[in-house]
Amino acid sequence: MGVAGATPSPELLEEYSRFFRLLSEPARLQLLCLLRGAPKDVAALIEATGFSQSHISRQLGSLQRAGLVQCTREGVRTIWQAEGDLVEELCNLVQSRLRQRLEAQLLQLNP
Amino acid sequence: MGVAGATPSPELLEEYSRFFRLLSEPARLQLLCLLRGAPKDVAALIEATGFSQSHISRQLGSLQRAGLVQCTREGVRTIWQAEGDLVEELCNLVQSRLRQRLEAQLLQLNP
DNA sequence: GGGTCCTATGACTATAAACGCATAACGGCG
DNA sequence: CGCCGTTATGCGTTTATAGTCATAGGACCC
Repeated sequence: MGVAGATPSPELLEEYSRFFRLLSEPARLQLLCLLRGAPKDVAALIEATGFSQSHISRQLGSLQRAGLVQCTREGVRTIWQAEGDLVEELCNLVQSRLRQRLEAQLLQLNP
Repeated sequence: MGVAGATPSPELLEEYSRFFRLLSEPARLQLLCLLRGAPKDVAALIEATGFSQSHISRQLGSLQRAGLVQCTREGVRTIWQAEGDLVEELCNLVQSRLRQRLEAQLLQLNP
């Protein structure tokens, strides 16, 4: 079996958890979903989410440092877009798990 | 293109983020990794992690409610084990992303 | 029943981070 | 240069939760 069951190093665990923490906030996840597909400027994100400008700016900064979004300056505006589809894949995996669990609970109730 | 680019509902975003929040703590991630493969009792988890018994019990409770671990009573002891390999898949995806980013940064430095 | 071991939980503190307000920094334009 | 529109950031408040200690709840054995 080799080292297949080995526990990752504390540093790697830290990296993983830092990444997952980015996705652990509905606000950031919403921003990622909004930027998936069509790029948007900050005004559109404020309009769509209702969050303050400062909050959105901060969250986009975090996501950018993690390489999940990128921005291009367009005049005085900053246009943001999601980079890659890792988050979508992760969400799809989680969604299938959630569905699976709900179906199991449903079967628990039916005769 | 249909609704492929639609933003998930707030409720679904909440569910996603709740799930990712479980993985956003090194302690819980470590427990999951330790329980991946061989089941263990709480004493072994205390020994391996250095956390207090109460903390481990709480975290295992959270993971159990999410269906990520399950337990079987063995006399007075409780034996825990990871359920499914969703977390492993998620970590593998994230790991490949981390590696990819580091390689890109490396190329940035080389001539 | 009492004693002992193992686990779950209430109470508490400490810390991290979400979120907004005010403002600084910066680019464009007259 | 001064003015204005857009984004970044210092600061304060508030909330969530990690982590511990003490203790309650249970299972086993006498």
